[in-house]
Amino acid sequence: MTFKRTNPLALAVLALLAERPMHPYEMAQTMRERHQEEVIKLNYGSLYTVVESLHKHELITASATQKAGNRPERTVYAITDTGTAELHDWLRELIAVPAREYPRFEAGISMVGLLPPHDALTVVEQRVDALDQQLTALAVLLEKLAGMGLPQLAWIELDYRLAMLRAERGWLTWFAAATRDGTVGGYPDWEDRHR
Amino acid sequence: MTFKRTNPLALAVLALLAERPMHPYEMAQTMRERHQEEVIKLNYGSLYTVVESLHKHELITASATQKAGNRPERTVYAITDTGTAELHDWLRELIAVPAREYPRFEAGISMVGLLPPHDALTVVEQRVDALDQQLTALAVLLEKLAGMGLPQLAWIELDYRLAMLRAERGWLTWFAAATRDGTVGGYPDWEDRHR
DNA sequence: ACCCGTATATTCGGCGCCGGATATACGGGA
DNA sequence: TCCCGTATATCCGGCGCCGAATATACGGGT
Repeated sequence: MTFKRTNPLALAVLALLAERPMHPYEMAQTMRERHQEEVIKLNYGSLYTVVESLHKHELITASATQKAGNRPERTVYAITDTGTAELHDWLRELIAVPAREYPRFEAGISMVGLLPPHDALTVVEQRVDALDQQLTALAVLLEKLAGMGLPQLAWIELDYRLAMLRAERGWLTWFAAATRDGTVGGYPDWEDRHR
Repeated sequence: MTFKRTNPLALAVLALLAERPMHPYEMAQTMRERHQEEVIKLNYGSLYTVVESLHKHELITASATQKAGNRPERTVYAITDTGTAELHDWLRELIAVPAREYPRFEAGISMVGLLPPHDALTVVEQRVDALDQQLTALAVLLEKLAGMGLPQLAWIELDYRLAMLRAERGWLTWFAAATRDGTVGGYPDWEDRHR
């Protein structure tokens, strides 16, 4: 069986091992230090399964080094040539080809007609507030990173997220307004269904 | 154990059973007819496990009706009062509270520095092309739906997706331009690393 | 010297998800 | 009437993911 590009955590592992050999726990630490865990979901269980999978497909190699007992604790892994190739090819694909992601909010908003208009308005406004908090937090963080002299390329994904958050906020405020003054298409029916 | 709001497919099931009792296969058919499967990931395996989970938590009830053999094929389910409550509460939460989703593109773009600038530009432009296709397809669909006289509220999630696609396209063209003429922060280093 | 909370490093059991396999009914053509 | 492709309806085995459990080392306070 050929390696399946499911869990992006595997991509992070390949990227880390492209720098230098590491053991899984060290990978996790490094990801935390660099705030990568906010972009790629990380937990220990998945990390070890993903590493084992990469090893099975010979994208990485294991060199056991024991420390205190005689059992090999701290298994250190290194990337192989096919692993490097996989890293770059996967990365290209991830950027070039948009993937269907099924965002949960899309599912939610598609059923908003099930809520009474007044309740719908309330929850949409709550979401706007939450997004505003995220936006200010993100703006502060960007300010700080730029002040530290870090290049923009090092936090480019935050720049992207900022743009997307702003867009979502914009759409939400439009929808809230259209709900408030009943200009959203189908409003009369919507109100009638909830009396 | 209390019911866990993981798979949004369970929400779709509750919403369908809020209309009328159904058996799982019929739910799938209905979702397909209404193009709900483009918003909520649907496959038969998950559907039956999700239905069983809802049943176990008494959010829906089963009424077995046999057809030909003596085994109960076509098990018809109906929503309970707690099920209806769960539907509405879950829906509110889904809209009000933004959830961390870990979009794959964010992971990809965060590592774009691993690719040579020229290659990065290429794949970003490929993504723009792909998004353009999605955008025109979506515009055509919206035109058609509006022409059929369907209320906007019935396809509000497409309206949302349109806004988000446009925002992503905008950010990508900015990034492509900034890469092309080397104005993205950290470009000199980026180019140096790939000689 | 001893204790114990924290950091280090990995393992494990369970469970949800998925694609494919299974089984039966229906309907149109030779 | 018989055949077989399609539609109907569900089940099942495997696997990836996750959170909790496990085990050992380290270090500071008394």
